[in-house]
Amino acid sequence: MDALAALAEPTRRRIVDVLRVRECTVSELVAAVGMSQPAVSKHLRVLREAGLVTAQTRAQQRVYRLEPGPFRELDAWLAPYRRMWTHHLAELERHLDRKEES
Amino acid sequence: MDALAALAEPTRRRIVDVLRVRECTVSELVAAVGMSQPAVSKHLRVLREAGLVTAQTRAQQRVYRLEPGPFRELDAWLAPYRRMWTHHLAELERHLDRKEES
DNA sequence: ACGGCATATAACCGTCAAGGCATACGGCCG
DNA sequence: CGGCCGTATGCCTTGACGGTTATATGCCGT
Repeated sequence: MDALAALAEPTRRRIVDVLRVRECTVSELVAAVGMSQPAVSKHLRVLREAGLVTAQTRAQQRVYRLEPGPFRELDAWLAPYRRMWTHHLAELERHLDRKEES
Repeated sequence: MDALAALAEPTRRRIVDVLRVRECTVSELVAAVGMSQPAVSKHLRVLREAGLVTAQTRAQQRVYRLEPGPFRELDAWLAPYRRMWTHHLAELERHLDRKEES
C-alpha cells in the first residue's frame, strides 16, 4: 500500500498527526486515537510498510516516529498541481490590474 | 469520500495526472487509462463528489477539468510536515558548519 | 526461570469499493 | 421522429479493509 493510500484512512491520519508533534509509544497512540490496541497495531503496520513511520524498540515498548521520505514524495507529486492555483492567482491579479487601469 | 481517499486509487491518480495537462472528455480518458467506459465514469463520479474535478457539458460530450480547491487543502494539510525535512536540512547544515569550524 | 507487561499476529465477520456487463438517459442528425 | 453517439447508472461478484476478541511473542523484574 503506498503512502497516499495509507494516509487515506482517517485513523491513520490521526496517528501521523499525533506523531508529527512528538514520537510516541503504542499505548500512547492507543490512548490518543481511542481504539483497541490491535487495531492501532495494524494501522501502525500499514504505516510502517508504507515507510511513513519507523519503530525503535525500547524495553518492552516500541517508540514510533515519522519518516520524512514519503511525505517528501507526496509533496513532490503535489508540486506540479500547485501551478494550478498560483497560475490562477496570477490571472486574477492581472484581471484586477486591468480593472484599476480603466 | 474526501480528496485524499479519492486520490488513493491509482486509476484516479492516473486520471488527474492526465487532466493536469489539459481538460479531457470521457472518451479521451477512457483511451488514456485503458479501462471500460463505465469504470472511468464511476471514477469520475468519485472525483466529482470529492470536488477534485468538474464537468462541463458540450454537445453529447462532457469535458472534465481539475478544480484547485481540494489540492490546496491537501497542500495545506501537508504543510506542517514540510518542517520535518526542512528542519532536518537545517540540522545537517549546522552540523556541517560545525565540522568546518573544527 | 516465571509471571507480567507491551506489542504483534491470527482468526473471523461485516462492510464496502472496484470492475464487468447490461441498460437507461439525453442530445444531435438524418 | 427515430436512431445513434457519448455518458451515466444498476446490478452482481469478488476481493480487500477495518474492527473485535483471543492468542502468541518478547522483554523485563523478581
